[in-house]
Amino acid sequence: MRWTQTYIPTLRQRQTEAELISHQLLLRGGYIRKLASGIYLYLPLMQRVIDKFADIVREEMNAKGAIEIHMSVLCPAEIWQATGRYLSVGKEQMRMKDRHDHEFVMCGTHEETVTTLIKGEVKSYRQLPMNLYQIQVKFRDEIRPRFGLMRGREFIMKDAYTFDATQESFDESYGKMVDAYYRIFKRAGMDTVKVESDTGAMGGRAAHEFMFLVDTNAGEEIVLICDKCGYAANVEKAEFRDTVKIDTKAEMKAMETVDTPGAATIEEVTAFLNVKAHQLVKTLLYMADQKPVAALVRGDRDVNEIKLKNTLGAIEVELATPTQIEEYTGAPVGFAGPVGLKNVPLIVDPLVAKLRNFIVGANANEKHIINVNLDRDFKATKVVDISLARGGDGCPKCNATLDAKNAIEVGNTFQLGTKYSDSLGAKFLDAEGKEQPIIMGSYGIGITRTPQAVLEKYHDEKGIIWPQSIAPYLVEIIPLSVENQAQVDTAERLYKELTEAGIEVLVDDRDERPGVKFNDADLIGLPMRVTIGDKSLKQGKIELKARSEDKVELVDVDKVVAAIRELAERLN
RNA sequence: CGGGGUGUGGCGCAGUCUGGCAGCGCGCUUGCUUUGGGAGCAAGAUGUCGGAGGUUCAAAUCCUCUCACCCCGACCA
Repeated sequence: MRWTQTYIPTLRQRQTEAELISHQLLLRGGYIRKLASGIYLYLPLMQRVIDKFADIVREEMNAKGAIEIHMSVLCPAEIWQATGRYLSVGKEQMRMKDRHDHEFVMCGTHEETVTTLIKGEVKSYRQLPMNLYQIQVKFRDEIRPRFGLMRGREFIMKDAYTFDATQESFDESYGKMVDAYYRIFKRAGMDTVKVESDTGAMGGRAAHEFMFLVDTNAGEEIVLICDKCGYAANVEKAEFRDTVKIDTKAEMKAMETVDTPGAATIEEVTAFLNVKAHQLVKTLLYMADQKPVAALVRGDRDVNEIKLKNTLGAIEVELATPTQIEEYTGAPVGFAGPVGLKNVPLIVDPLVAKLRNFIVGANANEKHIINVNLDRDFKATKVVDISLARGGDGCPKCNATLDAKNAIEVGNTFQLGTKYSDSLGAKFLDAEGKEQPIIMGSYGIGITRTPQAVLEKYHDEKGIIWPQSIAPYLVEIIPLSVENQAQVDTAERLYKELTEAGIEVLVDDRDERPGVKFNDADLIGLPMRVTIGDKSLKQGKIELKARSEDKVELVDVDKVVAAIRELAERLN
């Protein structure tokens, strides 16, 4: 391709809207443009990157026996009502009516559609297992789109769905996808970690996320990892072993209400009463689907709202407002406590249950109660883990310590069980002639997000440094002056030769000064650069340079194809 | 939805407080010179100052309403 015949609008200046380096580079390099919040246009270079990555995904999916299809973006609302997700997914789903006033949803995922597709047609265990996938546009009306393609509202996703007759067969199907995922991300130049995750609105038995660990703030997720045994989980899901020394056998002392003037927060109360944070118990009032519930965690820990939501089986859980807190506790924020709290279920963390003689709010302004004990002074509605894990906590599986790391989620896999086949009636007859619901799995990869995530690692101060596998072109040819016929002829000749040899080339044939071309070349980040200038051309040579290296190799004009192949081999 | 911020030529911004010819840098066009890491000189083009309404002799500037975008939080199949 010739630069003057394609569209690569590079920008010199930093774009204020972009915070992440990867987002900045895509904008400046002329890869993407924003049309509206969270909605991006893919320019020619980006389109090629997407195609490259999508092809890797296709190859690996096909290698595992998955079959590519293409489903519709719109879906009749009834199907989503049938699975209950019409309600549980909520505002994130774009909804609309057609001219007949029929309601439709824009799919953010296709479990409903694909299940409807196969139900009634896949009727025998002999037709299973099956794996259908597509690479298609998704739309999710994210509450806050940000970071360019990392969290867009419209994006491209590869979504695959497996159908199995037995749990053993499902485990095998799931394993194949996990294996494919590791291979896909590896080929795109990233090492990923598979972590346990919450199933969220997807429902089902278990789920994993494929995380690309980053040092920057680009990580929207935090994962907890044990280097010793390999335990890895999303922070929402992570279990942990508490390492604070607690005297669980201490004798229960008499409960006593004390004045704590001006001390409402954990810091203030610990300072005022001269105690450690883990001797306090936080009582946080939540509204779970509009009903109040109190969550009790130890003073040094935070509530994991996902765990809380799951234990309650609620669709939405949010902290109560100060007004609601006063209404239910009779005290301002900071003085809620379990003792004497009426008409509010108490969800108690096991770490609280272990404590003796702890301190809680007294449900009265500027008062706390000390020497409180569970069961003697109040009853728990439920004792269940609702604490948020953090770096430094003990690993739940071994005696080592968990590390907290920033990560970008690039893929996920869900063990759906029979949630969708049950609700939509996707059943088959097993070998005994018995009707069974199909066991399903769902597997996503962010096709537009992943290449941007790759850039968080593959760049330097001058621009992008693509891994060869997903670079828009392998080589950029720069004739330094388009006024110089010998240079232009050589560029044309190499363009032809390389193209014929199956090497993808971009020729910067613009009438620009060398500095502009070099800087743009560094910015758009093709893996190799061929410079054609008078100095070396007089000796019948061109200059070959890898974007990732400083050194320049002089290559005979007749031997460029071989030299590029060799360099490609070495860089891989 | 709550909190904070920004909308001025293609891009980046000043001007707004204190109303008075709409500016700067980059880019763009033309010409000449230049040409191995974002050239120089000269001449030029480009704006409903996000939108609507109001105040005023006069509004980018003041007032009211509204829209969009960005950041923090809630959300994230």
